This record gives sequence, C-alpha cells and structure tokens, in this order.
Amino acid sequence: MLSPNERMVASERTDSTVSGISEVARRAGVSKSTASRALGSTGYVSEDTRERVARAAAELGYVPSTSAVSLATGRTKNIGVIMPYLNRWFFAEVLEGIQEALLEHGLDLTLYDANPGSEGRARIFDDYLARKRFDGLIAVGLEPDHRELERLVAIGRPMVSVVGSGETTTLVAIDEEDAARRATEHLLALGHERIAFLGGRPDRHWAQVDRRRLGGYTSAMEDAGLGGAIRHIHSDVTLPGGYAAAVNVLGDLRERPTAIVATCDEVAIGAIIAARRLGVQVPSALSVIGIDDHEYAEMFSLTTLKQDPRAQGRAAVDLVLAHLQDPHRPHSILRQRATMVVRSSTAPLAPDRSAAVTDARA
Amino acid sequence: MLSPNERMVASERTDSTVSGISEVARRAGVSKSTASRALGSTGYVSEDTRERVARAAAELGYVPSTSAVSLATGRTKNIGVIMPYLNRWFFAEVLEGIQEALLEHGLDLTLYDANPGSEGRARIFDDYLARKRFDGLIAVGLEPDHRELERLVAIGRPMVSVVGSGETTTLVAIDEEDAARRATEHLLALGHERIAFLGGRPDRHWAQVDRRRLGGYTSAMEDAGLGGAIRHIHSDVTLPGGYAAAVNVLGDLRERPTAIVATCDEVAIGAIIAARRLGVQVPSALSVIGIDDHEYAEMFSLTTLKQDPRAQGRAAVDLVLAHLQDPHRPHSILRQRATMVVRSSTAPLAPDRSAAVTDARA
DNA sequence: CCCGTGTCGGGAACCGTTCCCACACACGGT
DNA sequence: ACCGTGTGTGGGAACGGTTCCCGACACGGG
Repeated sequence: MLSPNERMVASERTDSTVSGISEVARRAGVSKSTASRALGSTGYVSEDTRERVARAAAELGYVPSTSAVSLATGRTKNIGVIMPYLNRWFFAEVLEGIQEALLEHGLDLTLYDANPGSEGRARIFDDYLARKRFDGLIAVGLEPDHRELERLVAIGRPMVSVVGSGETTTLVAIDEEDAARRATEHLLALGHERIAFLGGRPDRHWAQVDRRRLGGYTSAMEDAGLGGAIRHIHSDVTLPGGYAAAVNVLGDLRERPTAIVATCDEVAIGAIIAARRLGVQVPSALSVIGIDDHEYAEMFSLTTLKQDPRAQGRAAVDLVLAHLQDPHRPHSILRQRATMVVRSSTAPLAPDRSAAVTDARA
Repeated sequence: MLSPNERMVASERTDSTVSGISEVARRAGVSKSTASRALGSTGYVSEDTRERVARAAAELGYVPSTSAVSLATGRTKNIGVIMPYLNRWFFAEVLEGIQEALLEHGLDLTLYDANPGSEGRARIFDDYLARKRFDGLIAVGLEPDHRELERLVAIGRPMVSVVGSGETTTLVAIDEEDAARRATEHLLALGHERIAFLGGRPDRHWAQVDRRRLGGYTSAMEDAGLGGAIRHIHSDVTLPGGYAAAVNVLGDLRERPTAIVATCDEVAIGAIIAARRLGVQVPSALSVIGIDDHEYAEMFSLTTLKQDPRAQGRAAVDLVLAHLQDPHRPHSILRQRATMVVRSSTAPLAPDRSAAVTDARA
C-alpha cells in the first residue's frame, strides 16, 4: 500500500509527466521533428542524437499520446473483437488467445459483446463499429445477419472471423461438419446404431455451427445406412442445457439411445452428469462423445474431438495483421484440424443393452 | 450475403464517407465551428441551423473521428478493464455487466488480460496502461502487488476495483469474510461440527478473496468453540480443482468431514461431483455450501451465498463515471449483500454418520 | 435614438503527432 | 575548384476535431 503522501508525490510526478514530444525535444536540444524521428525508426538521425533523445524521453517518462498518433498516422494500434458470448468456454479461450497475441505485437484490444437479440447488439453495429476505433476486426462466432454483414463490410477495415462462414471474410475454424462426422463414425465403429445428436434448436438464434455439426452427424449416419435412426435432441448449447435435455431422454428406457454425439463438450458433460444421476453407466450403457476438449473434459473422461481455440485466436490475429500489411490480400480460409482424444466416455456397444442397465442398478 | 457488386458500392460509399466535419459544414452552409456546436450540445445554435447540420451529417454518414475528438477534448470515451482471468464464471459475468453498462453510456471498453505471473502482465503494467487509452479503469479481482499498485496510481486516472481491497481505490464487492462466516454458520446451525473449508492454497498467487473467506470460516468456527476442528483443504479455485481435492479427502472415510464450505461455487460443484463419484450422498452424508450462485448451482441443487457479479460490473461503471465527473470524489466502498439461497446440498447432520454412508452404498 | 443583452456565426488557436520539404554540411569524384 | 550525393536537422503543414474570442445583428427598454 502506498501512504497518502507517496500517492501525492506519484500523482504530482504524473501531472508534470504529461509532457509531449516537444518537451522531450527541448530537453534533448533538438527540434520536434528530430525527436519524432529519433523515437520512431524512420529517417536519418545520428546515433548520438538518437541516444540523447531516448535518454530525455526516459527521464521525462514520455509516453506518446495514442490519440495524437492515431490522428496523424491513421493507425489506432488497436484491434476490435466482437463476439456474442463471453461466458462460454470456447469464446473465452479464443479471446485469451487473441489477447496474448495482440500483447506480443503491442496492440490493444477493444471488446464488443454482441449478444444475439439484445438491443445492445444493434447499437454496436449501428454506432460503435462505425467509430472505427480499430485497425482491424476479429469476429468470433458472430454469425451476422444480412444487415449486420452489410455494416461490417461498410466499415472498410480488414476483418477475420473465427468460426462462421468464410464467404465474405477471412476465416479460421475447424471443419465443423468433418468433426461431427468423425465423432459419429467413432461411435459407429464401436457398433452403435442408436446414436442421437444432442444440441441446438432450430430457432431464430440457432447457431450455424450446431447446424453444421448436425449435418456431419446426419451424413455419417446416412452413409452407414442408418438414416432411419437419425435423431436430433434439442438442447440449449450449455452444460445445464445438455443436462436438462439428457435427463428427459435418458429417463425413457425404451427410447434411450446407446450413444450420443454432443454438439460440444459442455453439452456432452451435461449429458454425462444426467446419466450419472439416472444411474445410466457411462460408457457401458451409454457412450458420449463431444467436440472441443473443454477444460472439464479430462475430469469427466470425455472422449472428444479436440480443437484449440487459443490457437485459433492467435491465428486470427496473425491474419488480421497480414491483411493490414497487404490490403489486397485475398480472403482465405484457415482450417485447423480437430484431433480425436479418446478417453473413457465411449465404449463398444454392450451385447445386451438391458443387461447393462441392470448392471447400473446393481 | 452481399454480391461482389453490392460490396463494391458499399465500399465506395464508405470511402467517400470518410468526410470530416468540414464537409458537413460546407454542405449545411455553415462554418466548421458552427457545425461542431450544432452536433454537440454546447453553445448557441439556432434550431434551424442545428437541423440543417444534422441533416447534412446524416446524409454524409458523418462519424466523428475518435482520435481527433480525444485529442481535442482529452476524453477517450473509453474505459479500460483489467482482470486476471477471462474464463472463470465470476470474471466473465462482471465483464458482461461492465460491457452492458458501458454500452448504455456510449463508451467503449478496452480489455487487459493480466494473468498473474505471466510476462504479459508485466508488459501491461509497464507499457499498456501508461498509454492511457482510457478515461478510467476498472480492475476486477486484480490484487496488484506493491509495484503494480504504484503504476496504477501513477496513471492518474479514476479507478475502481471489483473485488479486492478498497484502501487505495473505490471498491465494489461483497463482504467476503461475512459471506463465508454465514455459510459456515448455516452448517453449524444444521448441527455439523466437522466442517472443512475447501479452496485456495497459501502460495504466491493465493487470492486475497480466498484468504478472506477462509478467515470468515475460521472465525465462525472459533466462535462456535470448534477452533480445534478447523480444517483447510487446499485446492485450485476451479471446478476440476475442487473435484481433485475433494476426491482425496472424501476417499478417507475416517477423516471425512460432514460438511464443506467451498470458497466458491465452482469448487463446491467440483466437490459435489467428487462425492457422487465416490458414492457419498449429498446432502445426507455430506453437506456442501458455496459462494456465488454460479450458473450451474441450480443444476446441482447447491446451497450458496448468492452474489451478483453483473450488478457489480454495472456498479463499477457508475462509480468510475462518478469519479470522472467529480475528480475530487473521495474513495468509497460499495458493499453488495450476498443473500443465502438454500437448495438441497445442505441438510442437518445425520444422527449416525456411518449409517448415512451405508445408505449411500445401498 | 442609443445602447445593453441575448443569439448566432466565423476565424483561428490548439490538442500532440507525423511527415514532407528545404536546407546545411561533409565528402569524394571529376 | 566545383558539384552531386548522402546525411543530419529544423520548420511548418497536415490530421480532424473543439473551443475561445470576437463581431454582427435583432430586439426591447430607458
């Protein structure tokens, strides 16, 4: 803790420290422009003066004013990040990845939380983004509608999406459909046939991601000649959502699937918790597979298709920087590969399912 | 999706739209200064010209340059938020609350993720904050060390902390000690005596919060004459951390407590999951109480002391704005009250503990 | 009729940088 | 001896706003 006195001193020092580059210049005995050149890396400056200026700047604790720099250069040294949720694992991880990478490049991050359907979201698109407080924009799982996309384009700043469609912007994502397909095929290979897909709900805010994953599941089932067994259990894409949906489904013994492909690990874990509650043994009576490799996946021994959202965030930063450097760089799609992590939430189909159930009750 | 053609148009419009206030002025047939006055709310402008200017601005899609405005006014219309974690429930919720409130005030948010012990954290304090890209700062659960606090003070911008100590800055938080004390007293009232505290680890990064909560637990125990039964089980303050710690503790039948005060809901839920795994019935064989009222609390029927992090975030915004308006406003402490939410993870101590255990195995 | 007072508008300074341009100087080649 | 050319430096105009100051004008009261 600082004593009030020390605080006073610190604050006074601060006040005198608002000195601009001209004070630095004066102290170093050079002109403003020379000081600017010395501090920056452009133009001719003798090694001697460069040092003098650097010393003067250090002594004064000089920090260039970001607004002045932005005004003069047209660069904000700031990247905007817009995402619909903050409190879901994937989004928070991506955000941390972005933040890490930006930190290394000396860039700031301004955050826009655009909750689907909120009035705030409209304001962000109409007012906030137009302010262009950033050099580039990263949209994470945004899934903009037509009007929103229009706005985004109108900003005229490089933009990259993490998760979503890559038709209009550069994209980094895993192949959602492929991931779900592989998850399903894993279960098929284990002998399961009554495989249900858990997650998503075809309504206004139904995420494209979940739709794509459902698509991957569907085509895997069809390819296996199990088109008739396709079953989509609606669920909020959250852990409690998965739990609630699974409780209902698993409660009905006759309708119960032997395996579940969850749209993401949160939902999968919800299902596992539901199964435990109902005495349905995982994996002997029910196999569950997710997508993500969530922080909790290991603790629940969840088999999953691992993706690395942090790396996606970092990649997004690299890409937006590349676009910044070369404005004519064409859009691109960076697909990261999801890798299967087999733990023990999946197992071969038990020869007699009812036996397994009995086991669970023993 | 926009066709390439439409995109072109939009982008061209954008390019011509970079028009400044002088273009607006010209179009409205007034001078720059009049236009500025008309758009802002200061000074005398006739209703007539105000309208003409407004129309011209609208037609041109004029958006003032934030850097120019900041440079001229000294206000960035931006609030910095610095926090050590993004992917933990409490922090994400506070952040959303802050974001919501800022949105209503037309302010932007720039985020600094200062993970304790990371090199990034040092850079943030040394370089990033000094840039003063913000009018005010909100620190969430930051717990700065001496050097960091010095930096923070040196910035010379209003600052409010959410969670932490209010000695140097304005603070909004619940009374951590009181919350833990009440949690403990709840268990005591139910007849429990072997009550353990779960969470935190006295090491370099041990959060003050957990220390305070441990303190509340300790004094409640002492006041009940149970000082000898005090037991602090170390655990990472995460759900898997609580799980891992609880698994070990509950595995030992003789040492097993009859009730657990967890430092937060994530840890509490981890403990509940561990108990279920081990066949220890909650609440008949083990009562668990947490602090937070986490998103998952209801799903696990967790008794807890509810706090409202979103509201804390909003309150922090109000406070920082108040400090901005009145620079001489003294530091203050805003204590939010934690309210007990009784669900069914806590119950009276079973007369015979071993009987309860047998029950669980039945 | 003259003069405050209340409105309205314009010119110019200023915010703190960058950057273009002009200039000075030293040096080597012709 | 003279003239590029390559370096180092300073002056000053942007960048895009806000805001102070002052002049013009209308109006009503003394």
